Order: sequence, then C-alpha cells, then structure tokens
Amino acid sequence: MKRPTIKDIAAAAGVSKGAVSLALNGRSGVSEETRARVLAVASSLGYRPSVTARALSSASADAVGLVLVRPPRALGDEAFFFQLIAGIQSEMSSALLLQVVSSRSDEIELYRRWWAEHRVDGVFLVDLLVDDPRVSLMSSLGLPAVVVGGAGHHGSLASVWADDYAAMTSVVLYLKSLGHRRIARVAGLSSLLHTVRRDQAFLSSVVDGVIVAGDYTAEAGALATRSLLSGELSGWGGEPPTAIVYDNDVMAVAGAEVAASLGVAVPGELSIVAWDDSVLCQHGRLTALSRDTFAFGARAARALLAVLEGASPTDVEDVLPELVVRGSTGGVPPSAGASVS
Amino acid sequence: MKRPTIKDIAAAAGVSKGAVSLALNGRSGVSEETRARVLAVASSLGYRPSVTARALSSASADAVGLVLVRPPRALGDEAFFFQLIAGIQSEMSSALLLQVVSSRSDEIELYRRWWAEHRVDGVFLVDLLVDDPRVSLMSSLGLPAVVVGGAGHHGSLASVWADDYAAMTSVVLYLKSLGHRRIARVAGLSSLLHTVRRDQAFLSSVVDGVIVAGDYTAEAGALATRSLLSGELSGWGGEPPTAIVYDNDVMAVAGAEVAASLGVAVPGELSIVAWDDSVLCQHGRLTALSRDTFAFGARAARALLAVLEGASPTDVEDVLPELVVRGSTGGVPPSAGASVS
DNA sequence: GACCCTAGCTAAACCGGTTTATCTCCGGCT
DNA sequence: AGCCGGAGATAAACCGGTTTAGCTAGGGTC
Repeated sequence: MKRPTIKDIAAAAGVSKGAVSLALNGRSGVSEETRARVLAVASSLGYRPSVTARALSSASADAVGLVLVRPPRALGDEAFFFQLIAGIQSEMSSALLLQVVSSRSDEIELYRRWWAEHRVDGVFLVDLLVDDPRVSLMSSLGLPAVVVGGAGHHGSLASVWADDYAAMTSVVLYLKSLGHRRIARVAGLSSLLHTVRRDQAFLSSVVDGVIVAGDYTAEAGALATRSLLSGELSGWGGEPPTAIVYDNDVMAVAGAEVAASLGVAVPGELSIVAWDDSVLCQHGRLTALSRDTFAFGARAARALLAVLEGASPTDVEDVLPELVVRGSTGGVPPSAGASVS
Repeated sequence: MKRPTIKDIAAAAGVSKGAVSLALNGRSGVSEETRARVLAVASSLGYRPSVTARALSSASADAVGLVLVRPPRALGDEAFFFQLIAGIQSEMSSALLLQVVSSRSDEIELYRRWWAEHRVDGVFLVDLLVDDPRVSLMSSLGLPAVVVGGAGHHGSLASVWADDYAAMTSVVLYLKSLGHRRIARVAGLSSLLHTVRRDQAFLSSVVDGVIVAGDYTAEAGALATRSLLSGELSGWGGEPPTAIVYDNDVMAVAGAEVAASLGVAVPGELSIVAWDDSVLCQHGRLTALSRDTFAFGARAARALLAVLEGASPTDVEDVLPELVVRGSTGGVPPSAGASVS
C-alpha cells in the first residue's frame, strides 16, 4: 500500500540513494548500464517522485500560483478568470495553486510565503496596478512571474497582454465612422493599469469624450448610464451621448436595460459597445470587443513555462481583440447629427 | 532576505529545535516560561512555518484539492464551478490545488499522488458517477473527502448535496398546476448520478414524460428542442410538448432561441424551465431553479474542515433549490389543453 | 613505476520541520 | 538513604528527495 520511495529503488537495484537520484534525473555520474537498471526497477515498482520532498530540497514544486484579490462573492461573476484558468491548465501539466484573498497586503504576504517554502515554481500576476509593487517584489525574490494583461514592459518580468490602446482606438474610430461625436466611456477601476491605458486611448481619439468611473458591477453600469443619459455629466451642453463604450459585459448589459427602461432606443438613439464578449453579449445582441481569453491563458502559461526553463523573459503581445458587430450599434440619430452640424 | 527557520528560533531562544516545535504547536513537554520565550522570539523574527517541510513529516499540507475532468475549453462556460470555488475559498484559509485533467483514470492517478505526497489534506469530489470508483478509493487511501452534489450516502464519506429529487418533483408539480400534461425533459450526461436522480423524479411525477439526453452545450439544447418541437420523439401522437425542463441554463437558452426561430411562442405555446439560475436566465427572463452555489461551496468547505478536524463524516442536505418564476412559463395553450380533455 | 585524471559510485549532509528515545534533575514516598 | 516518577529539555532519527565531498579503480602520460 505504501508508495515506493527512492530508497526502495536503491535497495532493489543494489545501488545508493544518490545514484538513483542521478539516474532518474538524467544527470551524469552514473554509467548508462546502471541508469538503465535503475529506470527499469523504478518503472516496475511504479515509482513516482514526491514533489513535496523535492520542493524541500530546493527543486521544482510542480505547481504554479495565482492569487486573486477580491471579495469572494464577486468572483463567481467573472467568467474572465475562469476562462483564463482553463487556458492556463490546457498548457500546463502542473497543478495550479489558487487562492482568493481580500487585500493586496495579504496577497504580497502570500507570495513571500509561497516563495520561501518553494510551494510554487512561478506565479501569474493579474489585475496589474499603476506602479504595481508586486513587480519589484518578484524581482527581489527571484520568483519567476508572468504579468497577465498589463500592457507594456514591467521590470525584468515576462508579460503577456492585448493591446488595449489600439483596441480602444479602433472602437472609437468605428463609432466615429458611424457619425458619432458625443461618445462616453464607462470605465473600470481606475487603479488598474489597463483602465488607465484605455482612458488615455479614449481621450486621445475622441475629441470631447466623457469618462464615468465604474467597478464592473451591474449597479455601477446602470447608475453611470442613468447619469449619462440625463445629460448632466457631459460637456455637450446638456445633451446625452449617442454612444457609450463600457469596460465590461455586465455593465454594458445593465446599461442597455436602463436605456430600454428610459425609452431610449438602441441602437436608434444610443449605440452600445461592450468590452469582453460573453454569452451575455451574444444573447443581448450587443456589439462587443471579443478576445479569446482561453487562448490568452494558454499563452500566459507558455510564457511562464519558458521563463521556468530559463529563457529570458519576453513581452508577448496577444492578438488584437476583434470587434464583433451586433445589433447594439448603428448610425448616429438624425436629431443628434443635426445638433452637431 | 532568507526567511527564519525553526533552527534560527532555537538558536535565538537558546533551546533545541524540538523544544521550539513543541512550543509552537502548543503541545506539552515545555514549560510555560520557555514557551512564552519561544513564541516571543518567533514573532519578533516574523517566523512562518514551512508547509512544505511540515507536509513531508506527515502533518498538514495546508491545501485542499479539486480535480475536474473536462475538455479544457468546456470549462470556461461553467459558472457553476467558479461559484463553487469562490464559496469554498470564502470558508477556507488554505489554498486550493486545482487541476483539470482529461480522463477519469488520470483523475484517480492524481488523487493517489496527492495522497502519497501529502500534498493535500483533503479533496472535494464533484460530478459523482453512478457507482463511482472514487468513493472506495478515498476510503482505502484514508484521504479525507467530501462528496459535492451527489445525493445520498457514499460509503464512509461526508456528503453535501441539494435534493434534486424533491426539486424536480416540485418543478413538475408547478407545471402540472398550470395545466401542462405533455412535459419533456432535456437531461444532462446520463453517467452522472444527479442526472439519474432527476430522471427518476421526473418519470415518477410526470404521467407520460419524454426524456432527451444532452451534454449541457448550446448545440445539444438546440438539437433536443428541435426534435421535441417536431413532435417526432413523443408518445403523444405526434404532438409536441407544452413544457420543457432543461438540465442547465445554457441548453435552456438555446432551446428558447430555437422556439423563437420556429415561431413557437414562449410561454404562449411552450413553457421553459431551466435548472440552475444565472445571469443568462435573468436576462432571458427564463423561469429557473435557483440555488446559491456560492453558499453551497461554503457549506462543502465547512464539511471538509469538519472531517479534517476529526469529526465523523456527516451528510448535509443543502436547502432546496427555489423556483424563480419569470416570463418563460405560463398556462397550457388552449389548443393543447383541448386536445387532452 | 610514479603521478594524475576521470568515470562511477557511496556516504553523508542538507532542506525544515515532527517525533521518539534518552537524559537530568527534582520532589515525594517508604 | 534509597527508590520511583514525572516534568522539562535535548539529541537524534525520520520524512523523501538533492547535492556535495570523498573514495576507488582504471587508463593515459612522462
């Protein structure tokens, strides 16, 4: 019933523990003949090395880590991370150590522990902040890490991201080509790096844009939409926007419902674009910026594996998100067009 | 930079390694005075025990495991598991070791490894099969486990579940009270225990029910709905059903879309009920059987913690799923009612 | 023939804890 | 005084690997 250890193999093969270790790991120091014998014995005994013991003597931990900072309840709604995890797992044979914590300081403490205990070989860093302290932490600890979704270069870390700047620009250009001039944006958390990037892209491509902050919840999306449609927030002389770009699907759907309840026709009077496609958008027939999160996760996994194998960290830019045009966007309403011209 | 070990504490406190271990774990064998001194030194040095080393000497691994057998791509759509994980994490301070494998035999091999290496303290068993081999495996390994979502008692294991039988019965009674007689069910995978339970409940409460097998995908839902609406599958003399109960939200939504495309009015001519509520159902205004998966996960976590603390395994029945009536169910259509009477 | 290298292997230390065996000291009992 | 018992501490073994120091035998060089 007990699983064979390296000692059992050594006894059975008539060699020392050390020799077995060398033989199994393909290192020099044993003759080919001995190696073959050890391998034969090992496989006949059904030997599997213990990652726990191996991790203790500072080798591989056969696991990678992902820490999410979030109020637990909120997690369930974010299909993004689940897709990401699924993609990661599709490329990695090692297990994923997943932990949800409630504060950024807990997160950092957790990385320190994991590192000190060799519990993980590397980690994924998500939800990158502006000037994120984790970046320098990773370098100082020497813990291999891949930044997921934080555009640009981060210290000595590898990074995988989609170009939010270009994507936002293309969305705005698309809306402009339809004749829209009063374009608003319902943003995500302003502490996140990608929010800032999108803000910048938005403001530099829209002549006179309005940004409202949100937090990805339906409530925030509804509230922002209500404010925008009342016209009170804009600098457009009290006029409401003719198009709104939301930072995620949940807020966009909530916004669409608010519009419907206020009798604002979509896309007749208001065009709506969602960031991140999902079944929700598909079903609500919302025009959405679609990216393949599963493939994104797979790419992140490959990047981490590369770093673990000693490759020098590289920045990989994911394919540009693609705008899937559905029924929620259309030409600018005649009245609005008139007021501009 | 290096993290303090038990040896450092021993040196600083002027005692032996063993004494430190006893002191830190609150065990007898050291004087209260020594214990206090050791604790003081430990906290001043910022000592944190290494779970890796601790796991090696057959103590706690500070982690629990969850293995999902699934083609990776399919994972992202199943909000159920993410909600479950979120709930689990809300009640557990230890990390969750998550791994997705592609076959049941891989899953079993993984449990053996985890157990042999003390990598996890316990595991959650999901997607329970009829006569599931994992149940006896856990007992023979002595690996603490909680069966999640498999109704009934399983060997010596603790179990947490919702009463699918009663839930299905209540759904059918609700439909009957609306006058429905030709009721169909689009089921999930027939290898799963809860599918069988629901089948049984369905067949014993509907006089003359029809069950079509599905696999939780939109395609399966659409296909099944098309067949049912054509009337070819039923024993109702070629008549289509007036109500369909789907085994998950994705299939239900797909079914609703098929109905719409065929010009079948919902709920005018066809009532639809989904198992498992979600944003999808909320938005599609589908009547759904809602359960709080997050709370379910939390409950499962508590059950596992109890087992880990030595409590004898118990079976916990979760609160009954609640039927949320929305716009997709209504009285039986006059024509159909007439044909029955 | 003396000397040096190196391949091939063993013994032992090490990682950071837990646990057991042992040792010492002190007090109580007869 | 002699014996026993228990509290309090230590040293050492152990978990299952990796890694390093050291040992031996054989071959090449001068």
